[in-house]
Amino acid sequence: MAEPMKRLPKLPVERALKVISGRWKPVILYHVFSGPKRLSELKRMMPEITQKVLIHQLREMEEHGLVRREVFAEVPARVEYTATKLGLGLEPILLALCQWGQNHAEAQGELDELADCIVRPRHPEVIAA
Amino acid sequence: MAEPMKRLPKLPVERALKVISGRWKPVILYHVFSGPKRLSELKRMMPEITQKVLIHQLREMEEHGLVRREVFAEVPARVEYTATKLGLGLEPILLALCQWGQNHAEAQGELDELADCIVRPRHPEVIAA
DNA sequence: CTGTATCCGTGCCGATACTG
DNA sequence: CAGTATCGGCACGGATACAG
Repeated sequence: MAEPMKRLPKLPVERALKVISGRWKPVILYHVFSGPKRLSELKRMMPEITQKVLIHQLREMEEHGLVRREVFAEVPARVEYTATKLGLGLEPILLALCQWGQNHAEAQGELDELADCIVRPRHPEVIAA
Repeated sequence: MAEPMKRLPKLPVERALKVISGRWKPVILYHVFSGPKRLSELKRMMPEITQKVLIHQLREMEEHGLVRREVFAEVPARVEYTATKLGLGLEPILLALCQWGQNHAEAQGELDELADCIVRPRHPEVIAA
């Protein structure tokens, strides 16, 4: 029973934020940007996420046109999630957010040890040119 | 009793998102970007928001270093909220989000009448150059 | 492997009333 | 004018068990 399709906010900024904020969406997007991924792959890439939640986030992103879900008639069946054009348009923005986040962590979180995580550039690089 | 100071996420993207997502934060930022604002001014600019919530959001943004709160010893006392350098660094990003949001609305929300709202450019302008 | 169904804690945020 | 206190709804997301 498909839910009533929650309306997105009218204001563009809020709309965009609504669409990309979800506990795991940025990370999922990050992985999907590098090519089509199977559910099990994504699950393996994010050990901490629950399958239910992973699927739920994927469903929302699909509904919002960020990713495309494709089922291949094989045995056993294979399902791939791919970033759409619209979704790819978020890549530079997410990168910018990432850089700002690092910047912010250095400025604010004094001794805030940054996570040794994937979703950030190797070398900080100068942000404010 | 100051709350335990919730730790921000370790991943830069999530950190950034956490900091800017809040029902009214983008709008507040938008207004504050155009210069220092008093509480009552902000309240007037956003009739829909509750005072309690407005203050709460401002408090968080202050704690996260996005805005600075200044009290002037006058009679009656005056309080101004100003965007910090860190906060100003978000302006281009929010603009990008806004543009992406419009783009998204056109692509997705077919007949989604865009709000006749402040937080978006007058003329769409070409996004994908 | 890919999904669904259920239960439930927690945080956000709105409404309302009150204070210096 | 600027701010606090309290209450309550509701969406989000985590745990777990089950199914095609």
